[in-house]
Amino acid sequence: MPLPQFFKCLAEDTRLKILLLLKSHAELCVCDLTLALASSQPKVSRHLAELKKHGLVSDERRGKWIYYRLNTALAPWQVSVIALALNNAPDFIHLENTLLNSHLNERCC
Amino acid sequence: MPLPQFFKCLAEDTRLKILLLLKSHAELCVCDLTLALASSQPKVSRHLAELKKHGLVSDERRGKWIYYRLNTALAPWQVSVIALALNNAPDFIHLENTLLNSHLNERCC
DNA sequence: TTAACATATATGAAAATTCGCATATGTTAG
DNA sequence: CTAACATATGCGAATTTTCATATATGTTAA
Repeated sequence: MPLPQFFKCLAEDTRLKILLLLKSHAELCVCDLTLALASSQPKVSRHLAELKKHGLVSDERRGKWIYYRLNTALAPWQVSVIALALNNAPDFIHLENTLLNSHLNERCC
Repeated sequence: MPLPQFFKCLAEDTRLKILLLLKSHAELCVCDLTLALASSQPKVSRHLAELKKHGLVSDERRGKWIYYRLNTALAPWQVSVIALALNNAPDFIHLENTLLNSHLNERCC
């Protein structure tokens, strides 16, 4: 992947939030993300497709749900970039984390 | 600066190359960059203005020339991101480095 | 002051991105 | 098979980004 393309993936609000949430949650399905981001399903789905297209995330269907993860084939330095962002801008996904956690506790979808 | 804005600055070929060159060269004037990037002067100037607007670089006029540097006020983690990109994608600015070095040796402008 | 040079900015066009809405696809339960 | 649900995709409009060209600003040398 060309270097600018990697940063382009991080350069949009929804995509960056998805990556940071996946960095701290191992795996999430589309409905988890839709709720956490308070966005429409097509919007989240579209950004996930973009991230997958460039190899930043991988997906796995289990039943009706499709679970997304950070791609384990990501270069370590790229994972570091995501981790740096996550650790140094906690406010950026604070609200999303709150929504996500209260949703995960109720385990509905 | 909003988190996605930082990555937006890195998400374009010319801007990313400018940042990586500044990471390894302390300071460079616009004509250095114009030559290294083999781009038009307005194009380089415009991207520098964008980087300056968001606090990624600082400028200092000395005579006819304006020298740009990485902003020393940048958060350390942001500098780390730039360093990670530089160290893990050497090919990305290989040609530009070659052009820049041969130009710097001749000290003309 | 004027000429030459380095850099910045205005402007409008082209290209790329993003989004909402509608609809298609794939899966499971009954 | 059908209904309900989770997710993906097609499409056009709106917004944003990028660039080339022309021109303006600021500096120095003569």
